[in-house]
Amino acid sequence: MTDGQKLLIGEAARRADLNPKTIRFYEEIGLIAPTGRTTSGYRLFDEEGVSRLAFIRKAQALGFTLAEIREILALRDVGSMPCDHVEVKINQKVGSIEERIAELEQLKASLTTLLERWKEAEAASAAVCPQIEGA
Amino acid sequence: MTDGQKLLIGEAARRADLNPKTIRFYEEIGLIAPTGRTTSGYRLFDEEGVSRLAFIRKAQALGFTLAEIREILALRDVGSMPCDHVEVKINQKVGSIEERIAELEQLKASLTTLLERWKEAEAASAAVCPQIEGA
DNA sequence: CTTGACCTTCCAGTTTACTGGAAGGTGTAT
DNA sequence: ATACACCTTCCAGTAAACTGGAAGGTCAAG
Repeated sequence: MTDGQKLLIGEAARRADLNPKTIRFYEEIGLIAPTGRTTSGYRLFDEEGVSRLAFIRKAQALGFTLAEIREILALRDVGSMPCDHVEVKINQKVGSIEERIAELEQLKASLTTLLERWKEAEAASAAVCPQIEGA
Repeated sequence: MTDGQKLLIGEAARRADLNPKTIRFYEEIGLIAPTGRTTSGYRLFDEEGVSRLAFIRKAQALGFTLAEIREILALRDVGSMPCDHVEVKINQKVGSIEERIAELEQLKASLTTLLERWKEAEAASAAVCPQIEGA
């Protein structure tokens, strides 16, 4: 069954840190292309497929929806001709990513400021920890 | 009905760029505290409430789940004593935000690289835009 | 030649985060 | 007084992204 260096769905799932069910689901919605099968119908994945899956996983963790990820992948998939349309799209994506980074920086700053303000208050009056709702 | 400078749900929704329904939903799941009512039962919101709502809106756009936002708000809500527990939590949040920023930078870099690679290819061979699947 | 860990499809259920609609009360404007 | 845009609760439905389970085929090992 060793079909070159292709992986079955379980191994692909392990490498991309996804559930096999999720991979089938991604295929169903066309996020990943049908990848080839063994004669007995088992899906086969190569390194490219696994890295695509891993990319999806990672982008998701960054808060992108599958629809957004689909768009980004589509950009990556446009062979080799960038034409203006694609260039504009990529620049838009980059722009929105930059915005996102800026807002995360802001959020980070607000948390750090919060902590600093507290630390000052603490320095002024030593006190005990009040109740904390279960995190 | 002008109850000081309090707003009805519709106006609060407009200012926080949310649907009134969504605000009621947030109250239902305890993301925002019950905010006071008119004698006739209309919810009232002050600037603090609106900014909390706007914060939720923004954090969501950054890809945080309501569960994560709940945690962040809880940190903000811990009156004035930071105690180690809360400090650790804030530092964890800041850490995960930094990670997220780093990964976004990476994603941005990979898109920029993609574009550059294309531009080089384009320079080498002038060509027409091939088909593009509907974005 | 059977056990066990894979794989397949299909279909239904879950979680998260809303969103819509009905039925009815409120408040100001004409 | 009646229209109109608000507001209320309650309950049901939706979309996105899985996730579980049944029923059954496949393959290497013992």
